[in-house]
Amino acid sequence: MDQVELFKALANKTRLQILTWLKSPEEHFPDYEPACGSTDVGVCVGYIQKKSGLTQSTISEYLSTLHRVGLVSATRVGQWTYYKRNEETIATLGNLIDTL
Amino acid sequence: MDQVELFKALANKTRLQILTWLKSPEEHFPDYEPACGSTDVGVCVGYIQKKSGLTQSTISEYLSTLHRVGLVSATRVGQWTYYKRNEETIATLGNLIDTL
DNA sequence: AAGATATATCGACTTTTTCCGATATTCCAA
DNA sequence: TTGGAATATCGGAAAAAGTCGATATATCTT
Repeated sequence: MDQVELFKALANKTRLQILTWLKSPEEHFPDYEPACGSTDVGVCVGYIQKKSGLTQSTISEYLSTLHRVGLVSATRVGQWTYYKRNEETIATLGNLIDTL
Repeated sequence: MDQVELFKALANKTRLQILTWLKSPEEHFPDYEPACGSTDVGVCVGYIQKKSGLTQSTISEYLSTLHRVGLVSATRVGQWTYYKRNEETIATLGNLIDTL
């Protein structure tokens, strides 16, 4: 786990927001439901994109960034990709801070 | 405390190194001593610069960045500026991660 | 007061990041 | 199997960050 890359991924307002949104999807995504909202695999790109106000390509890239450093997991189901927080990495990040 | 700015400051290899160097100055700065090394105000810019291998201006700016976000404290004594970890902010950062 | 030393700031250039629109890919449904 | 929907990828323009050398500022010494 590259510390610098991890911090870079977190050094962006929108990416940070996505991470907090994913903490309680029911709260942050109005029409979150088991269709594109699914049960527990996460939230699909479109929902996140709409909420962010940025373009589809930008959000897709941001999610890919978060995924690359392991902050979220990605699950493809049909035409949707569900993104979900990876609590394990986030916890590890906490420890990392301590070793800072 | 701006989260994004904090993460930006940490999203750089050299700045991260500086932070860890300052954790145990005696260990990381060979000729650390109460002259420019002082007792407990921190380590002067020159020492950090030499160890980093980057130019004086770059390191001065990096330290200023770390100081701006509160990760280090700066104490001017004579012609030297001593930089020291600000453990308080670093601890707060740990909590911040938890609220992520 | 003048020169030397430590640090800060400025201007420039290069690299990286941010974000976009357009296009490609994948999968579903009719 | 063709069209539509969701996502990914590509290419680019603009902004920000990295990094330097040169210069400015502050302080110490003589």
